[in-house]
Parts: sequence; C-alpha cells; structure tokens
Amino acid sequence: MTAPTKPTPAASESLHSPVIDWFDENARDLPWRRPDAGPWGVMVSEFMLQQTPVSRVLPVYEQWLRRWPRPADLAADAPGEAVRAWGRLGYPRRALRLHGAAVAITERHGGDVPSDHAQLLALPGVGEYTAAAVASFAHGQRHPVLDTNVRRVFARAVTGVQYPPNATTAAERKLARALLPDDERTAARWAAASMELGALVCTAKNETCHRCPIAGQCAWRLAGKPAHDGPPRRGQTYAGTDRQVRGKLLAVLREAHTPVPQAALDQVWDEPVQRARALDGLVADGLVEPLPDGRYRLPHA
DNA sequence: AAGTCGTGGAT
DNA sequence: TATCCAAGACT
Repeated sequence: MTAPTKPTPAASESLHSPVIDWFDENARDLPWRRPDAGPWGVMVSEFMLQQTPVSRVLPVYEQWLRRWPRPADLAADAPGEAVRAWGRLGYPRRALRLHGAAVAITERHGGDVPSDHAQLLALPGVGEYTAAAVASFAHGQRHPVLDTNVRRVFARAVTGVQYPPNATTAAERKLARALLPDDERTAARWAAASMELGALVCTAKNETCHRCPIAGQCAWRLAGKPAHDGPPRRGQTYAGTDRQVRGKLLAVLREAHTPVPQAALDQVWDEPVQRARALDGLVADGLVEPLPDGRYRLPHA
C-alpha cells in the first residue's frame, strides 16, 4: 500500500461529514430554523427550549412571535404580560429574563439582537450555551455550542462513557473547541447537526445506534456500551416542594386579569409557612407584584 | 459549587 | 406509581 497523498484525517474531522450529511437528511423542520425566523426568533426559541421539550415550546413560540415580532414590541409591554404568555412552559423566570433581554436589546442595541458573543452573554438569561447558540444559529458564527445533547454525543462517541458529568467541565469545553470545524459555515452546521443527533438518535434513554451515522466509530458502542458508573445523577423530587407551591400560586395569577386577594392565594396550599415562603420568593424574583391594598398581580413594571 | 427554579409526557 | 428527563441560568 502506498502512502496516502493526504494526511490521515484526524479523528475529529471524520465525525463532521457523516453527522452533517445525516443532518441534511434528517433535520426537523422547526419554525426557528426557517430562514424568516431571524435572530429574534432564534433567541426566543433558545429561551423557551432551556429545559423544556420542543413539543411544548412550539405553540407558545408561534403565539409569542405573532404578538411580539420584534424585541421592541416585547420591551414596550409589561413584564407580567410576558409571564402570562409564557403559560405552563415552566421556569417562569425565563419569561422575565426574556423581557429583560428585549429591554436591553432595545436600549443598548437599537432593537437588533446583537451578533457579538460578549454582548449576547451580557443579556439577562443568556449564559454560555445560549450566547453560542444565537451567535451560531442566527448569525452563522463559529462557536462551540455545548448543550446537554452535544455533551452526551461527545461523552459517548469520543470519551466512551454513557453520560457526561453533571456539570460542564473544562475538559468538555476543550474537546468541543478541538472538534469545532475551522470553516465558519461548517462550524455552525456542525453545531446544529451534533445537537440534533443527540436529540433524535443519541438520546439519554433508548438510543438508536442503528440510525447513527457515526456508530462505527463511537467509543462507547465499541466498548460494549458500559453502563454509567458512579453516583446516580441527581433525581429531582417535585411533589411538596416550594417549586410546586410557586407553580400553583403563579397559575392563579396568570389566569386572573384583576388583582387577586390574599384569600384566593391561600386556597392553593394549606401549609401556611411554606405558602408564605413561596409567595415571598415569587415577589423577590419579580414574578409577583404586591399592591398596597394587600392584593397581588403579575408585575406591571 | 451545589441548590434552586416548573411542567408534563414517557417508561 | 415513581422516576426520569427535556436546546440552562443564576447564586
């Protein structure tokens, strides 16, 4: 066998083409991926998708963009309206932060979602992942986009373990940076493709390796798919927590279109200490506004 | 840096 | 029925 005329491709590069080709054939047709979605549409989707499944985001997303097609439209409305329109997506502080981001974009960026990563990161509710996602998906830039899907794909395909660590590590960031294609457009495509692979094929449970374009080079699969070892990944109980009480309280206020008396809130939970703590927390978070007359409503300013 | 913060579908 | 988990951010 003669020596190859080209250097042997690095293992990283051998992942790009199959995953991107797979994406070209299998990408879901999601509204925030349409060309007309624009940076604001991408940003709204990223806020809503934080910890929330696509299927539940879809209807709220459509309604949201119809009502507030530009950041300035949302900024001009009361934050409580954002909380109300958020509906039952969960983690309603995200609605408040998205409203805050719209205000900041209107004030600091002339109403246009910034393309600069540092400026994105400075917006409320925008962390490392969301800043990279908006810069990459909306502006075609080259950034490592490390969400839970990508982290799982890398953990398996490269590191050879079933699950990534609980919190993102420096090693993961280094790996994501090393795997990032040099070309900007290819890097943006890779980010979306590797994320979609984790969402559709390399899932947390019941992964479908027979549909995976890189199954032949997956370190975890080649090792016989050993089960996750170590402490169980923290399970989140919910029943009886403050979070559940907060959810019940806020649900009453979302449905009400006039200020709600204390007595109405008292009915959602019978333990007074926890109930008061939950309400105080909502007020402290700015999700609920107490009025001088003792009633409560969603925030107006 | 470990905890907190919602919700509902799937298994 | 109980547990898991879904494109994280913030403190």
